[in-house]
Amino acid sequence: MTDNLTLEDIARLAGVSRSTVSRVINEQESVSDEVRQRVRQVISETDFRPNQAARTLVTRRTYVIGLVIPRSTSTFFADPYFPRLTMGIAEACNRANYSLSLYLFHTEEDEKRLFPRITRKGLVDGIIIQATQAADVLFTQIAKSDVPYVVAGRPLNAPNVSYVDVDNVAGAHNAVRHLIRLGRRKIAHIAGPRDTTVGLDRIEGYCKALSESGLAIDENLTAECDFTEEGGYYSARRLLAQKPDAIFVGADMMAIGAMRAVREAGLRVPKDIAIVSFDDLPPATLSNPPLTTVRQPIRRLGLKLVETLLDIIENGPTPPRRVIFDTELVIRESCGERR
Amino acid sequence: MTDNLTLEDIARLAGVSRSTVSRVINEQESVSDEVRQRVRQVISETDFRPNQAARTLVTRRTYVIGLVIPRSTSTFFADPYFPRLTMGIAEACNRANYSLSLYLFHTEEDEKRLFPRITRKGLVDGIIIQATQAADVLFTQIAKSDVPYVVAGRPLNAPNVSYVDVDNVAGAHNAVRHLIRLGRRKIAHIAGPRDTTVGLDRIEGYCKALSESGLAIDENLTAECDFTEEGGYYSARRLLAQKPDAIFVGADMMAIGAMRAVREAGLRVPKDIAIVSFDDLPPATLSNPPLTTVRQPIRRLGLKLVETLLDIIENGPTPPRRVIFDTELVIRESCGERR
DNA sequence: AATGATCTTGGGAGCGCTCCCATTTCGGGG
DNA sequence: CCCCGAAATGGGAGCGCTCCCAAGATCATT
Repeated sequence: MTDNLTLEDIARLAGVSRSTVSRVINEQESVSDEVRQRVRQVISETDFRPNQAARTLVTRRTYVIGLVIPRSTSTFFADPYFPRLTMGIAEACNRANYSLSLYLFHTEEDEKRLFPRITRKGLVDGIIIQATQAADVLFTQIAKSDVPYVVAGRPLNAPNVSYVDVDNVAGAHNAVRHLIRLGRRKIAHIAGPRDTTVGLDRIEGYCKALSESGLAIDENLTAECDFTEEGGYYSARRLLAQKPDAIFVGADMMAIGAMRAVREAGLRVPKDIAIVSFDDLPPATLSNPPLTTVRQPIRRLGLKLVETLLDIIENGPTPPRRVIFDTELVIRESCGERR
Repeated sequence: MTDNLTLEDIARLAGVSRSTVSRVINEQESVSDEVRQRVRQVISETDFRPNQAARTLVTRRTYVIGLVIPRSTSTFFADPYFPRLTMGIAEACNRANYSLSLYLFHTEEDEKRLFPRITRKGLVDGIIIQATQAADVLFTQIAKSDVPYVVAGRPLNAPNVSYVDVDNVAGAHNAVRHLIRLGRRKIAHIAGPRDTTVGLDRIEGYCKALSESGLAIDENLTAECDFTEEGGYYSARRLLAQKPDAIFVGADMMAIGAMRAVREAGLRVPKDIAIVSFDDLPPATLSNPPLTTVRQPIRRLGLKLVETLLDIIENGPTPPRRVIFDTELVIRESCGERR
């Protein structure tokens, strides 16, 4: 068990040549049944495992894909979004017999030091990279290293790039329209950072719904913050001064924070203030009241990212692939009834 | 940029030999400053990256460690525990210049098919594996493949194995003692599965605290379930029939569920029923009321796991390393005041 | 000026695999 | 019974690197 067997050893034991053993392992046709069986026997008896590095050296394939999560990780993993996405990606990798390497960057220094390692040949066959403002620097590096890659979420300043995203504009639009339909007229928005497309797109959907219904867009009704519970809390406190009758919040975690602020102000959800948010992660069901929220198909996002990346690995990066998933408004209690 | 440079190419461009370039890259001493600089220049001009597979083939080191999360992943990533642990592990990997490969198994079939791949030579230098009942089968496999490994959490039936865990017995003991100190006398327990050491150890701590204080141990006051919010909810509903005045819950997520059940029964936390739980994950702060809970040093757990694994890789698996971290009771509102 | 000792450099060998081409084996038709 | 094409098998070359040993350069010492 502690030995270091090679193809040659197996060949000797089975009384055949190295090439034949290789053929058996790689399930190629032209091997007689009798020989194939004998070799298989020896392989299982010796518990032989071919050396992956040697294979990679000649085939130029590692069967590993990298998942890169740029800086601001701290925010990331506090949010259940990323674990979910990771699960979807891992599931697809398992299915395709790929390994998944996780690169969580904590600091800019991490990125500077580690990123070149990733794009080194022989480490990964391709990369899935999360779109963030911090990622923008990495895009140029990654592009020039010609490692195949695909972006999770729409990148901000990167044309000709393949990505998989959800339709944030339509999702937000739909959510706000729902609030309007229910009779709310002074709808505030707690937005994600404006230097992310997620933040921008949801603002766009929000504005679109307002103007379609002839409602004024008031700059003071939009607050911008990061995707944390804390951020939502403080943003809501600020917005409450404007006396809105509803808030469209750009993420579930922020909505949890916002509801805390509303409660502390002595107001009630949904009676005084209706709330609709985005994501539909577990906290949305558990909160009190449960959140009406725009569901993202996170698992499918993960699966599609892997599928797209493998396609790019196989067939090259042109033309850029773009996949946009639809969202679905899940109605619970935080938005209230029609007035 | 699209070329496939080798050491030999760099050597030619710099007017030196392959060996010298190798020395420069591996930061070995005996290279004159002038030559070193010239080679570095060429490397950065050409953006050369050495081929990792070729290196691995000769050095027998991949600089990759694998994180294996056995089946029941679905539970895992719904719980913020694993993302946190993963972050700690990733941080330590970054620091040590290792890559982290994530193996999330969803089904038993995954394990059967994928696990042999992982223990294949040339894929990882070592493995961190989460202790679960499902992991037990894997231990034997992993052990006989002689890939270095370390277990996260105390494994159930595995002597001579290295692991890193927190002191679950002491943590639970301390939590329950706190409830007793506050004047509670009929303390129920919602336990994790009895086929995990986490479940068992916390039960042990619970019983220990009761008997120390001369309180009877009533089987009907302990409910067992998985680590989910739902599980906590239904367990609490069952336990409420016994009219306890406190519940020690084996995990924050279950405590959230338990509080929901208590609320629905028209009782109040902590007035009617005091609650103390285990983990101190973000939901513990966000819940209403905030949870008194036993804090686990999850990040440190992750760092130590990597440190231990690297030690084993370097110096061999004997003697087995065992690290047990202390926990800390974080007092918030769910346990109430002294009666 | 010659001699070691030390520092620097070059090239061969080999890691374990896949791929290609050459060779052997086999079976059926003339 | 021989010949030829197809199927099965073997072995060389080479992937890009590290490691080792030998050779060349450099310098102080006698």
